[in-house]
Amino acid sequence: MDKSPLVLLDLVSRLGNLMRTEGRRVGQDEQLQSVHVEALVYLSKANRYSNTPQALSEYLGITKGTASQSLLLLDRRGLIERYQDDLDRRVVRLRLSATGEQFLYDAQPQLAWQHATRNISPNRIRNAVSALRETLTTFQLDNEGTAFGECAGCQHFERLSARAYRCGLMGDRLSGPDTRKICWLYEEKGSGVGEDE
Amino acid sequence: MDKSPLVLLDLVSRLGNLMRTEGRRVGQDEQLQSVHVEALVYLSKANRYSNTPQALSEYLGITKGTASQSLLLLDRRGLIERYQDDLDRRVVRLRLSATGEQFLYDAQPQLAWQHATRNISPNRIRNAVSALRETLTTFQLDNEGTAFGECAGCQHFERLSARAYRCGLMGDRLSGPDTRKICWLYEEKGSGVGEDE
DNA sequence: TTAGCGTAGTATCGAGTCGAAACGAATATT
DNA sequence: AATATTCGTTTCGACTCGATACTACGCTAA
Repeated sequence: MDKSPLVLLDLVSRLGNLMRTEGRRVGQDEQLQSVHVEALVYLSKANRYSNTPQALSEYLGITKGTASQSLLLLDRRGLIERYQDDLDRRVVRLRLSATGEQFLYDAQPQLAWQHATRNISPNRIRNAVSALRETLTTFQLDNEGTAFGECAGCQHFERLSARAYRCGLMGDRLSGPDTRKICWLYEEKGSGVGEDE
Repeated sequence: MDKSPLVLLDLVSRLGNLMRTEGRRVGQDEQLQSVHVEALVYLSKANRYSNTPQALSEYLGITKGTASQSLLLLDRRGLIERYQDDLDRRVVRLRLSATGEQFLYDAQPQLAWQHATRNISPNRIRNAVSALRETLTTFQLDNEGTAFGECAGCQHFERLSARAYRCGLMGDRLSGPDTRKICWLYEEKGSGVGEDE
């Protein structure tokens, strides 16, 4: 009976709470709540398939109704823009506005965290990342949650040539930067878990 | 420029959100929100110096006003008991009621997490714990937050004999189990960071 | 074509969170 | 004794959140 997993849970939970507090602090100039800041951060990292209310709500673990409310607020404040999808007119697409980009640039929501990890060697961080990533994947498999991930580990990812990529699921070409964004169609390659270089 | 710290942030943040969602799920039979569940878990682990609204609010990263509200609700539901401190009559002490204990026993808020970590070797978990603990400590030092910890690493901790312990700050004797609870008077031994046995 | 079903997003409701600020009571400090 | 500080509560308004109902669109198949 090893208690370490519970200690890890406690740490993740506490750090999560602190990050949320930090998010509140960061957003208070603009009268934003932490969820709003998290939403903006997500949108800054989501690829073209994943910039929808649906994907956002699954990423943040809130219901689509709540997500809709938050997006309404962010729209009113001019931090995001909403536009309809051409192919499926039910789908709403989201993007950061210039103001939204500027906000993230000024507020630097991740600064405090980067500071807090300054004394930890890159190697230890990579190990922790690997363990937590595996935990996340397992948790999501257990709960039928959406996976989210970058092209690098995705089974739909195809390399056409040195600099040309393609998503086998959607059939689109992808640029280099595209492949490093977050995608909610992500599916882990093979069934093995957590190989980090 | 290593991006690992940001990836780690993202993982912690997502896992934190998932744990909050899990907390909501666990509490919905009793009509509890995730914060309430977290509060109960905290109280089940807090030592005699740390079972106050103040300590709870700092632990959860919420204001004392909010904590007061949540505690009111938990009291109404009969999950906790509140009583006055003998020495300082401003201080309110908190304890789980029998119902509260039973709730935690039945609901097992940590079960999903334990499941999610089942494939990760104890060693990798301990490494992750060590890295995250250090991050937490640094973060708290940066933000003048309260540290929280167990006697084992605390500079006030004194061992009187094989089985008798003492808190040098408060001057009290401590039982064995006492020394393994969470204390908000915790102060890291020395100034070095993150020695894990 | 039309009917039926599923999906994306929105609207509304009520309970509750959350920070901010004001407040009261007990304790510390001077 | 007067003043300051600390612990906790109360109140306020904006917002979250899940649940539910609803609209609009797309898919499928008779």
